[in-house]
Amino acid sequence: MSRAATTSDVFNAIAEPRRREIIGLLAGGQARSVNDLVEAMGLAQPAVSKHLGVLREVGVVSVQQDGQRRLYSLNASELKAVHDWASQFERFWSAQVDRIKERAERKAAEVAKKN
Amino acid sequence: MSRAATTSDVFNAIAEPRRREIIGLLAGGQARSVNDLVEAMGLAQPAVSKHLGVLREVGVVSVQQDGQRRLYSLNASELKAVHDWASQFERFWSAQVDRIKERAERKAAEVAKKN
DNA sequence: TTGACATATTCCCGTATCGGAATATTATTA
DNA sequence: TAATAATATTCCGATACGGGAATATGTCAA
Repeated sequence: MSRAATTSDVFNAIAEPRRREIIGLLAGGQARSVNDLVEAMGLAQPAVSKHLGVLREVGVVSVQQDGQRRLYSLNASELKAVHDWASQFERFWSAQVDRIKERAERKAAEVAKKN
Repeated sequence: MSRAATTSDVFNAIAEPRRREIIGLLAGGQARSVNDLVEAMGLAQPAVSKHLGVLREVGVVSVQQDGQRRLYSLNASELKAVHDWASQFERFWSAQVDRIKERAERKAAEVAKKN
């Protein structure tokens, strides 16, 4: 068996840096034309269109026709799955943060005691 | 240019479902041997070893020798990047949740008014 | 040392990737 | 209708993937 298709799920879709870049560009909330994205990314138009196709297929992005352009906008709710999955591990590093905070407080208390 | 290597960054590493499965199995916090994972996953040993190799390379997992076994444990802090990236879009769906909550409250108020 | 066990590595195959080039499609304007 | 602009699709080459089979490496125990 080979690698899972990029279009199979969100995790595969966002594995590609250029696609994360597109998502970032659309994170402002306003729709952008393909050419707009092409210029912003310095990538050829077909390449951008293909990335948009993948994002469209997994539902991360949606299109809206505007004359002879196509305006793409972010459908961020589709990224919730990724957030939820990652949140599962939040306790690991938040515990670390807590420990650091605790240590800092102890240190501050010691300094206060000295003076 | 070809596809980015799986080992290039965490996003690529977690794109593969089997690797997310491994991460899930190690999320309990205790280290697990390769054979343990092999049995839990129903996948051949070389395949599991290779996935572990990828996760090791990006730092999501670390090894500890234990006799003739190798115990793998999760290094969840490496997943923080994914969480942080996804958090950037949290406002999109939390706004949605707020709207749903608001509507529910309005409805509850109406019902209360009726009775 | 020899044998058994646990794990990693190599090689191979079928498949999918990404980007470039060329072309097709769709929408607008003259 | 013809020409032009915006975008999508197809084909290609180089590359990497994931899994299976076979093999190598490493570790212990007798």
